[in-house]
Amino acid sequence: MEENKKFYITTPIYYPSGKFHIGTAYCQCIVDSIKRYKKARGYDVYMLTGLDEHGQKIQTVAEKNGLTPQQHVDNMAKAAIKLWKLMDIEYDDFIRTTEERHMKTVQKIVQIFLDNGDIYKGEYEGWYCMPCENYFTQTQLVDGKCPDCGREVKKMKEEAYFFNMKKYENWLKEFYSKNPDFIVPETRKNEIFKNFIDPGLEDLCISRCTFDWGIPMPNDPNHVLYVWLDALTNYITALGYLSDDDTLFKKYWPADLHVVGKEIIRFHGIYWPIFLHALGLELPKKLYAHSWVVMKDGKMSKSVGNVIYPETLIDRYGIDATKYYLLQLMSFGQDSMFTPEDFIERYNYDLANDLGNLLNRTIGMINKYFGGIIPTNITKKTDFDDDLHNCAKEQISKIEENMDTYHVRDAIHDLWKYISRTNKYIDETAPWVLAKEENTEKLKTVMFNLAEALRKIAILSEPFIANSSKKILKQLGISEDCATWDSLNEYNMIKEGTKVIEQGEPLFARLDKEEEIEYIKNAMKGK
RNA sequence: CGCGGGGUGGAGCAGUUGGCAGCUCGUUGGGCUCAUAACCCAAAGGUCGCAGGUUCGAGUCCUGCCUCCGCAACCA
Repeated sequence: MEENKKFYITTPIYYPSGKFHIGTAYCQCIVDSIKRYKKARGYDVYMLTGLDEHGQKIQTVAEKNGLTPQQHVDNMAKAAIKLWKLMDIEYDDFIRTTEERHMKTVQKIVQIFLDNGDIYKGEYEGWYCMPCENYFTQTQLVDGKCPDCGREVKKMKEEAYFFNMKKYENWLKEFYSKNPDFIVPETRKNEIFKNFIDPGLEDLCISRCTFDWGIPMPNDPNHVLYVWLDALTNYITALGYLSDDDTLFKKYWPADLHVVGKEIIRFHGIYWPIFLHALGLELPKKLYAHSWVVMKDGKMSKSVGNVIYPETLIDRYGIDATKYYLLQLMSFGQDSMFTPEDFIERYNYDLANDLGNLLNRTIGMINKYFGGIIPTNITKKTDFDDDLHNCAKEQISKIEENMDTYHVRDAIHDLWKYISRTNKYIDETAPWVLAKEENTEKLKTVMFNLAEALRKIAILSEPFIANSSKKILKQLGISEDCATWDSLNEYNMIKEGTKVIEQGEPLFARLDKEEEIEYIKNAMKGK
C-alpha cells in the first residue's frame, strides 16, 4: 500500500496554563486511535505529544500560585502524564519545551536563521496594557480598552526580532498549488489563504524582552523567543534533530500527520512549512485540523458553568466509553455538541445494548447449546450467512478507507453498522427455534458465525476501545494472536475447542439515564 | 460591504463530482425471548432559512437577503 511503512504522528503540544479540558482529551483520543490503527496495519508508528511550557501567561499563572514558572510547568507535566496514562494514550515520546534537548536545538535553529539572514532586528508596536503586562492588536481591543481587564491601553514600541516571512511567500504559494491537499479539511486551508496568504504575509515577531520565561536568543540574551519558533520546532527537536544522536530524526522525519486544533492551523500551515523550508528540511505529509467540542450554550466557559473535564467522564464511565463518545461525536470538519443526555444515550444504546449485549447473548447461547465450546468444522449454511459475510467485507473496507483518510467518526459508524447487522442475524436465524427443532448443524453454523463476527468486531474496535476489544476476545476465549488485522480476511481463525467464559460479563453496564444526566450536570457546575 | 462556517422531519446530525431526501434518538404499531426489559421489523413525520436564476432535473451550482456561530497575525 505504502512504499514506506513508517508513520510519524504528532499531537499539538498543549499550553499548560490551566486544567486540561475535554477538547484536549479529544485530540489525544483521535491521535491515539489513528496510531493504533496504523500499528495494526503493520506500520512502524512513532507518536509524539508534549507541552509548550514557555511564555508570559505561564509566568503570570505561576506567580499567582506562588510558584516559579518551572515549578508550575513541572506540576502540569505530571498532571498531563497522569491523565494520558488514565486515558491509556500510547505515545512514544513526551516533549517539554523547557527540556535541555529542546532548548539547545532551538537555539541552533535560530542561529542558522541568523546566519542565513532570515531573522532581523526591528521594532514591535502594539497596544500595551500595563497592569496585564500584555500587548494587544488593534482589533483585539474592546472599545479601545484592554480586553482582559478593561483598562486603558497605551501604544508602545519595543525592540524585537522578526522572521522574514515575505521572503518565502512565493515559495509557500507554489507549495500549496502543488499540494492542495496538504491541509484537511479543505475549508481550513481556504481560511488561512483568504486571511493571511492572499493579502500578503507579514513578518513574524519571534522575540520579546518584556518577560524572560523563554529560550534566550543565542545572539542577544536580553530577548527570549516568543511562542511559535519555540513551539513548532518540537516536532523535530524531539527526534534529535541537530543533536548528537539523530537516528530517530533520520528514521521518522518527515511527519506523516500533524493533528492540530483548528485554532492553530494558521501557524502550522504558514510558519511551520516556511521554517522547515528555510532549514532545508522536508515538509510533513499532512495537517489535520480537528474541530471543537462545544456546548449547548456555546463555547465552554467556567462562568457559564458548562465545562466538562475528561476525568469526570473517565472516572465514572471508564476510558473506553469516554473515548468512544468523543470519537463518534466529532465530525470531520464541523464543531460538535456535547450534551450529558447524548453521552448517556450513546453509552446505553451503542455500547451497552448493541455491542455489549451482542457479546452477552452470543456467549449465553454458546454455553446453553454447546457447553461453551464454539462450534467449528461448519458444514451447513443458513440463508443469512452470505449477507452477513458481505456486510463484514464491505464494512471492513469502508473502515479502512475512512481510517486512511482520518475520518475516524465515519469509521466508527461503519463498525456499528456491522454490529447492528450481526444483531439482526440472530433474529433472522432464530437460534432458539433451531435448538427446539434440534437442527444442530445449522445451530452450529449460527454460533460459529456469531463468534467469528465478534472476533472481527474486536479487531476492528481496538483502535477506539482497546480495553473492550481485549475483553471481547477474552470472554470468547480467543487468543490475541488470532486477532490480527490481517486475519480479518480469514474465516477459520477460531481454533477447535475454543471455550467461551462460563458466565458472560457485561462489557458496559446499562446506566440509569436520569441519575447519570444529573451527575454529569452537577459535575459541570463544579459540584 | 473583513474572513470562514452553519441554517435539512420533534432533537442532534449525514448528504461525496447536481439525478427518486438519509442516519441516530424520540413517537406509533408489530415481532421475538438467546441476552444487560436488551434485539429485530414496519409506519407516521421534511415548503432541505427566504427570494430569484442556470438546468430536462438543485439540499447540491450562481445572485441577493435574513439569521446564528467562530476567527480576525503575533492572543497557545
